Amino acid sequence: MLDILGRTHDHLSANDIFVALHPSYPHLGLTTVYRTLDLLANLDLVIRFDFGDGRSRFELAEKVKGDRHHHHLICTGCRKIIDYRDFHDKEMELIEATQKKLARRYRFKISNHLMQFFGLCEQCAKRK
Amino acid sequence: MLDILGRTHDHLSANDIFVALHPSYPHLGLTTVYRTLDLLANLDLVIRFDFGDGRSRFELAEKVKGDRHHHHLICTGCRKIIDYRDFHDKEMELIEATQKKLARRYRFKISNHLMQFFGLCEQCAKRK
DNA sequence: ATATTAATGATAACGATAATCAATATCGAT
DNA sequence: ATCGATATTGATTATCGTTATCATTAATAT
Repeated sequence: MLDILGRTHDHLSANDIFVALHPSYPHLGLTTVYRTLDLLANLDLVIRFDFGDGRSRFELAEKVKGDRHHHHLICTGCRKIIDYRDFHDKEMELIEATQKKLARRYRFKISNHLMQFFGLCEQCAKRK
Repeated sequence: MLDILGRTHDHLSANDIFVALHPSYPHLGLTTVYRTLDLLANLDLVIRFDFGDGRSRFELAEKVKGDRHHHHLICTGCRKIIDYRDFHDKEMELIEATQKKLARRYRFKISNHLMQFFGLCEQCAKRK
């Protein structure tokens, strides 16, 4: 499972992973896929995302993948997702400052953040 | 519906709204609530949020409510949600710059962004 | 007033995820 | 290795939010 998530740049759903695994593991059940994803997500080895299409999507954690931090740009027309890695420095600066202050002010132990931009890609904007 | 969303600071689900409306509109169906929320969301009068608990939550749009821009701090233990309005200036600066550059670079027509922090509130952190 | 169209809501369908539970595998102690 | 206890697996079923269907009702135009 980690292997599959490591090889792709897509944002796979539980079922996608089940399908991808099926040829090599034909007796693996969907239940176990869900269970294992839960487990891996709790261990912070994979990240669960919600892009608003009613199913969870999974990515290998950046540290595991050796990847740079990124966020998502989502086309609400065709559901295409772009990972962007730009503006990293200023962003990280702000996020960390915000995180620290929010943690103090609201006594939260913050483990995670999410930043997404929604809009229409070129083709979808035209089509509208 | 707009009235109900305008009066509360909570983040109501479709069913919450249905229940809130029921005393005054006993023959209003849940289907119509969903339909109307869809409509209002498309008109940008209400915003649909996903806090990761498997149902959509709705807020009256800030312009409609006359509210300041805010983001959400979510306790993954008890699902409590805190609206925070801090760090507005630096954040808006970054978000707008990012938005502009992303729009240009990826030819996106960006309409929206989402920023959330996840963590554990004081009580849930203790309980863990 | 009547015909056409749109809005409503009850019901059923759908789809993602979670719960159940029997079967199987793993592990620890002897 | 053997036996018993415990944990893992996956088939099946249940759950729950949301959407589709469709007959009924309301609104609108002629």
